[in-house]
Amino acid sequence: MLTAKGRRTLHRIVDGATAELRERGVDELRLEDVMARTGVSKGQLFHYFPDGKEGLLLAVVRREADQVLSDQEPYLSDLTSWMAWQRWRDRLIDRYVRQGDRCPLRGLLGDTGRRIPAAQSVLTDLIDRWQTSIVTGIRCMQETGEVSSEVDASRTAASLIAGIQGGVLLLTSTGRTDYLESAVDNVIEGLKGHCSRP
Amino acid sequence: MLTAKGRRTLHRIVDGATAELRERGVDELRLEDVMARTGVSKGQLFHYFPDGKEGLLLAVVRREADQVLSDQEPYLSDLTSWMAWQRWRDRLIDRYVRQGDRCPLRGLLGDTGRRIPAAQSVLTDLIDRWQTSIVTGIRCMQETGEVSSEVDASRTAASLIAGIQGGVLLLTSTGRTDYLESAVDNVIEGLKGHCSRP
DNA sequence: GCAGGAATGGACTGGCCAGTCCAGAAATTC
DNA sequence: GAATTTCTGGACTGGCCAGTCCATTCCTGC
Repeated sequence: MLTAKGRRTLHRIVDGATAELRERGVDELRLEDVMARTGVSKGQLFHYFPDGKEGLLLAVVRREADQVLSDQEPYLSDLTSWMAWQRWRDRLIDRYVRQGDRCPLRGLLGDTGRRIPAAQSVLTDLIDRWQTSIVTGIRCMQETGEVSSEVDASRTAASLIAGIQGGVLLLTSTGRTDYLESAVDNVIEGLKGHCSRP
Repeated sequence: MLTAKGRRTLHRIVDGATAELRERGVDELRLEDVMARTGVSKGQLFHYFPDGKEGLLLAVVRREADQVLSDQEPYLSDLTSWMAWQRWRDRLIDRYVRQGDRCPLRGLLGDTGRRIPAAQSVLTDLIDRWQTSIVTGIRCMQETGEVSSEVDASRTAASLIAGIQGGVLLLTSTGRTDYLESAVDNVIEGLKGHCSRP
C-alpha cells in the first residue's frame, strides 16, 4: 500500500517540513510553504498524512528527536576518558553554534509540545535516552577511578542536560555562545574536581 | 491624554493578556480571549494599543521580564553568605515548581522572541541584569574568602543561568523538577568546592 | 490489456481572527 | 454648558490557511 514512488514523495514531504520547522518554528509553519518548497500538491500531502498538519509535525518531531542524539555519536556512547568527553563537548557545541537558530532542539522544546500533545512523549523519551547515555559515561569514569564514586551520576547528568538546554535556548535567543560553553564546561570541570586520585 | 479611568482599563487589559499568555502561549493567544476575560471591547483594545496584538504583547513581555527578577528579591540582591544563597535557591525553585507551566519565563523564552522582534532586546536585557546580580554575589563571596578568587565569576554566573533556563524548560515540558534542582545545586556546590579555606 | 488500488493536481469551502470604522457616551477643559 | 477630547461598543471586512473533494493519471499484479 505504498509504492517506491510513494515512499520517495513521503520522504520529500518530511524533509521539507523539517527544514520549514527549523526556519520558522511551529506556529509559523504553513502547509502551503511545505508544498511550495517540496513541489508537492495539497492532495498528496493529505494523502500521506491523513491527520493533516498534526500528523506531519509529529513525524518531523520524531525524526528530529533521533537526529539530536545521533548527531552526538559516536562520542556520546563512548564517554570513557577525559579526551572522549572533550571531543563530545566540542562536537556538541560546534553543532549548535553552527546551526544558529535553525535548531532541532528549539523546535522540540519550544511550544511544540504544547501544540502537539503526542510530541510530549517523544520529548521525554529523548531526554531519558540522553540522560542514560551520560550516566553511563559517568559511571564508566567512576569505575576507572577518574571520577570519585561519591558523585551522583544521575544528578550530574541531569544538571548537564539542563545546562545544555538552557545554553542552546540562550544561544538561539541572544546569539551568545558563552552560556552553552560555560554550562557544559562547568559541569565537566566539577566532575574532574571530584577526581579520586588528584 | 489618559484619564484615570483609561489608565485602569489599560491596566486591566495588560493583566488579562498576561494571564492569557501564561496559560496559552504566544501563538495561541487570541485577542478575543483577552476581551472575554477582561470584559473589554475590541474598540478599547485598539484604542490603547494602536499597534494591535504586537504592541500589547510587548507591554506584557516587558512586565513579565521585570517580574522574573523582582520575584527573586530580596534574595537575589543580597547573595552575601551561603545561607543567603540557599534562601535564594529555595525561593527560585519553589516559585517555578508552583507555577508549573503558567510560567513567565516560558513565555519570554519560547517563540515569543521570534514573533516579536522588539521582545528580543527585553529578553537580553533581562538576562544581563540577572547575570550581573549573580556575578555581584559571587564577587562578594570571593571578597570574604568563602569562594576562591580563582573562580571566574562571570562564567559561573552564565552557567548558573543556563542551568536555570534549561531546568525551567524541562520542568514545563516534562513536569519533572529534578533538572532544575540538580542544575542549580550543582553550580552552587561547585562554588563551595572552590572554597579557599576548606 | 485491464481491473483496482496508489498517486497527483488543484479548485473550492468554511472558519477563524486581526484589524477597521464609526457612532454614541462619558469625561475634561474653559 | 459648550466645545473638545477621551472612552466604549460592536458590526463589519478581508485575508489567511487547514482541510475537503473529486477528476485524472500512473502503477502493479494477473
